[in-house]
Amino acid sequence: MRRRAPTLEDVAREAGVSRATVSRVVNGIRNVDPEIREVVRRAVERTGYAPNRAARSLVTRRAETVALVVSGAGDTSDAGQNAFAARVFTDPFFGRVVGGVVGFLRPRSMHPVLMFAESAETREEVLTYLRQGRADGALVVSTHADDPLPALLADARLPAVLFARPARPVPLSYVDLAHRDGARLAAEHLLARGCRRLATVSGPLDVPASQERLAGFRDTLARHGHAYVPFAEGGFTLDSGIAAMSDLLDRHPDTDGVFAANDLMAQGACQVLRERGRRVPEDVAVVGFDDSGAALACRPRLTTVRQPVEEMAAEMARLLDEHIHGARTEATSVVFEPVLVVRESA
Amino acid sequence: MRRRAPTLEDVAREAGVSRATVSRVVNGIRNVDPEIREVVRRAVERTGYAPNRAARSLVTRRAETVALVVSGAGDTSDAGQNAFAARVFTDPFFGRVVGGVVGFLRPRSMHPVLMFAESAETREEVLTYLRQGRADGALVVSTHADDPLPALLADARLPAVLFARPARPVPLSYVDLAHRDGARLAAEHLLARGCRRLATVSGPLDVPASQERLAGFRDTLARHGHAYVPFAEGGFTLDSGIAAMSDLLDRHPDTDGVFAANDLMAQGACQVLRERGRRVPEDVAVVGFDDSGAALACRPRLTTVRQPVEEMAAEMARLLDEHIHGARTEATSVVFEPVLVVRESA
DNA sequence: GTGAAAGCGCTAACAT
DNA sequence: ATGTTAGCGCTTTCAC
Repeated sequence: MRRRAPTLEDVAREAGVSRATVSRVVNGIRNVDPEIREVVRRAVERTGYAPNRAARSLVTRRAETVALVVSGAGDTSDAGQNAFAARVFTDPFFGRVVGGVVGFLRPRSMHPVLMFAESAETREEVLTYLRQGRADGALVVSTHADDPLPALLADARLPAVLFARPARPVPLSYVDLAHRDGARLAAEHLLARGCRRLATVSGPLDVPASQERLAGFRDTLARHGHAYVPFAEGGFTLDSGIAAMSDLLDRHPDTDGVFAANDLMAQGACQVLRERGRRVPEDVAVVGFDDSGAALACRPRLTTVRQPVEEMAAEMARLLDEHIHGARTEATSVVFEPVLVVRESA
Repeated sequence: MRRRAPTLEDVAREAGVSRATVSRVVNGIRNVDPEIREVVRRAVERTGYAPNRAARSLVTRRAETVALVVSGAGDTSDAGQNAFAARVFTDPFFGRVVGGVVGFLRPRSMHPVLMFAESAETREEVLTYLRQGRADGALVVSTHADDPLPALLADARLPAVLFARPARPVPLSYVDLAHRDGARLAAEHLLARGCRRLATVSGPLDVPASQERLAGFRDTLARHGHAYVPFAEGGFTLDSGIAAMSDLLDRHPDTDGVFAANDLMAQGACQVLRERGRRVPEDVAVVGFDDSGAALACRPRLTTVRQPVEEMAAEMARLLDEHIHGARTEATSVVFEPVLVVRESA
């Protein structure tokens, strides 16, 4: 059996001072005689003292924890929930989000609690979790446009920051990417390498990011005289990329350049093109979006629009931190600039 | 400004009963008059009461939270840490672990705290976190054989369960796979389809799982008269699979069947084979291991040894739960059986 | 600069 | 069956 963990009281006795003094030392508050501080330090060392967080949280009203919520729409069954979790974490995009968030949190010795919210029930769980004070705020990554969670969070006045602008306006801070600029980069690159019959595989069109990427691609081409740009809607998954590219190729067999709204779909597109006897990039050039792991796993390696996901995620965490500590009260947005990464596919 | 959250006291006043009674209702303890229970329920509803978890934890001495630790060896810099996090979450394997863990935890309204431990400092953080009672136990997934964390956890008598048997014996429970059986399945399948010049890309050989897979493959082939099996050591990454397969092909250009110790490396192997003019599976058959997302992303789709990672992860969580609640005191191990999934690559 | 003491909101033992 | 009460371990006035 593990014996009772040492408390402030124990350390105080050991050091021959009061609880209050030990507390001051532990929390690095000035007004403490350097000599006494040392004595206390040693006592802490000897006893192996670690402050009980529940007790501290009870008085400070702070958990020093944030929730990292991956949120969808709809009202999925439990089995669906597990599938959701698995699928989400299979997408290299989320790995980068986690990396960025952890990068910011760790130096502050905070750690994210992972939550999935795909049903009314699980959304309620997230709200309750925050209301119970188990986490001080939420970082939300939505996978669907009609995700109700952001609005719920805002209504409950719970601190939260979103990854990407929500489809419907909500008074919450968010970080985002200049998607139009990214799409423009892709278009210009394809034009510059001589492609003339361009097409695009878009993301789900109810998501603002997908709309922006599509609009940006079309606008740029329009400015170069391409009035009509064939496109097929995908769902940001490998399979949907395969389906969309097949469709596109059926309708426009002479396509010589493709812009896919993410790398996973670009990878799917490359597979279809090869199966249909096209060489990439010689016959058809392909540009992806994100610069995720898929861009490197793909053969040929993808030329893609890099989204600085880690930085964006870190910024999201920073904003939440400000909201939690009252350093920021108004909702704000931080928009990052994309960069074109040229590899072999275009 | 958000106003003070309602407390038990508030609900009690509202319902005209004592705090204790409200507490009983909230915690679903029997001895409560059904009538009163209803009154209290309504009061809870009206006030929007949510029990303060810090206060509860303080008295129950339980956080109802577990740490999900991804743990490596060595003593990496901060930058290295971030890269570590990103790489880990890019591996489809970990997505499945998270899915399985969350699947078990969620119905019990527990949520995992994500932690990375790749340096002495971060390992200490994990220990402190648990000692502070912020989490009741740890689920640890090691990426290296010489990971010191399991031993530290065991020494501190902190509840923990491992994914996979540790390289050096440690008195902690773990879940694992019958790796030898899996490798046997792969070998038999390759032999059955007529391959005669077999080779294998192993995982890092300091990891027990890699050793077992290699040994199982060799043993089975030996039993069929293949005294010598060329192999190259990989690191479970796509790149390492590419390097290993290139090496193998240089040394044994006539290879007609390959067993890779995970899907990512099998995917890399397929890429190399195609680039070197071999058709898969006609010229060279390839069998992977894991049945992760990579198996489906690969062209041709991989025939692979399925590891029931989600179930294993759920079992890991279940074991930890038992340890935490004292339902189990001795370390135990649960070993799962692999299954061959036949697709196009072999 | 240091200590005494009052809670933070909850559970659980005990009393009724 | 319900209420009273004593803490859980910590931070934080407020005296000294």
